[in-house]
Amino acid sequence: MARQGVTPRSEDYARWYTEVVQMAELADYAPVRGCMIIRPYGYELWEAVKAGLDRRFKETGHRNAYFPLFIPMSFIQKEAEHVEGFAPELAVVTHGGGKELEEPLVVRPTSETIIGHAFASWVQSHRDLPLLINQWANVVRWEMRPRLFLRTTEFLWQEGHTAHATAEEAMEETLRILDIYADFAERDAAVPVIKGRKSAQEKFAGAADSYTIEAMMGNFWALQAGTSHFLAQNFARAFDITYLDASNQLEHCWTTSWGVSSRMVGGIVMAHGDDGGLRLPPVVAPIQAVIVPIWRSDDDRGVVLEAAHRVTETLRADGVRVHLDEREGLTPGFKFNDWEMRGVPLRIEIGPRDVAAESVVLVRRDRDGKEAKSAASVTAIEDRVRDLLDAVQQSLLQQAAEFRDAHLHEASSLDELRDIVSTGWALIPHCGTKECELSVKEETKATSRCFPLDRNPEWNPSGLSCGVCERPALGYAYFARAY
RNA sequence: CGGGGUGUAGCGCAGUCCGGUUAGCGCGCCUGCUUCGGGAGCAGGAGGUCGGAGGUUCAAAUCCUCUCACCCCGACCA
Repeated sequence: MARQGVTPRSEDYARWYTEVVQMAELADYAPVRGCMIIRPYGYELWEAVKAGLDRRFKETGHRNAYFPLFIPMSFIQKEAEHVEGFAPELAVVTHGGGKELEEPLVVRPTSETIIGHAFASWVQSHRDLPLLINQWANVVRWEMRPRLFLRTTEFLWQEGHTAHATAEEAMEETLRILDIYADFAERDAAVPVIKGRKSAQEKFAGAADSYTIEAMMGNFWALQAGTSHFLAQNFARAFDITYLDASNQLEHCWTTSWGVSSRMVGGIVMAHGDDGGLRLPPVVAPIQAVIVPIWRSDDDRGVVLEAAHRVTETLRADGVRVHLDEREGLTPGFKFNDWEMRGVPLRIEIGPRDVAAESVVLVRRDRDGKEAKSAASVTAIEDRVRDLLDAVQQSLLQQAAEFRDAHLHEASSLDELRDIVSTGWALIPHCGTKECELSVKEETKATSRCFPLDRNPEWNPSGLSCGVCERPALGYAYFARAY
């Protein structure tokens, strides 16, 4: 028999990823290179990411707004480092309404510039600060090597943009958002992350400092899952975002920007998936529990379906995202495999024996074999399901954290680093210079992911030198292969 | 943009070297019957401008030229 299902993850990780994304109906390739069609199941996963983040933003005083897709070319050029960083990946509109435009329009790669322009007119007084804005939008960055969700030419994201009176407040905001990202990743997506500061080489074009949450994927590669930037006064100067302080002095604002993209969906897939396909954390899973009815005879069929509908309604009323698989002509075995491939956290089997016993069989996706199965009475089924969903959520986080921790190692030389990054991340004292980092990449394919905050209580500690080039170290940095 | 590869039914492929009936196979799809607690069986059926354009030839999926798209590996990035 021909192999069914996806290529096992252990056999070919890259192939497994593209197959599982398509077979689980998260996304399809689009007719335009680098672009993707996000299908309902994938979009529902993105909507869960959105909901988790949006709630947290609003709880901390941010408000949503929407800024234009098109940005005047001259705006992009106002901040020197920004334009240098983004120029190679801009999509530019030169014609509109059948005529060549006076000034080309850039399809936004990010919105610091156009939002800076708006902020300049909105902020006059220290009483207007802080200004806390977020937008949910699509952006375009011309990509040479796309991968579904992880790197596409057009992608979905949120971008927060804030303006503050002082550097201290802006830095607090930058780190507050980093905490929000980490909290979302761990509690909702069950993806453990390392919070850290980006090197000069890896930071956002135009930022004074960039911070990141880095997650480990199943092939040990790192995924930058969210970034928060301290922009200092770089964009405030470029766009004249100024305010009068309490002593009537005209000052430039201090701004921040921060984003999480649809890449997070790819991160969830890669952090949790196994040989059989997806494994989704219940908090973000579009379908938390699927009910598979089983029958032999037509008599059984009616009775079983009736019971299945009752359980469906009970769970739905309790707020569980439950789906009853009533498809005809497919065996239960096929359905089991199908829903496992799609990552549904909990399966509920209901057959004639269960109906007779007023019970159901519950199977959790995060375990294998007999360990995964349990029986439960239909009375108070909702409590049992809730408990199990909580357990799966915790277990996926724990499995991911244990996997990651087992693959973090310390290095003190380039040779050790090279050895480690084939199966993990290497923590090494690092000078943080572009020159040194590029040489590491040249020799090992690994890049600096971040200077983890919890391993660097102080910067430029005395007596610590770079493990690669011997220059004074900025601190300890993780190096890894990265998406 | 450099290197490698692939375009034949919804998906996966054979056929291409060496041109020759009506272009096959598996899965999926449709209909019917039997099935159903871990990827069902039998029977019947639908579905193709062989990526596109030129050319060679009595004859092209097959040979030649050009072109387009996608995938994998490298240099940039959420």
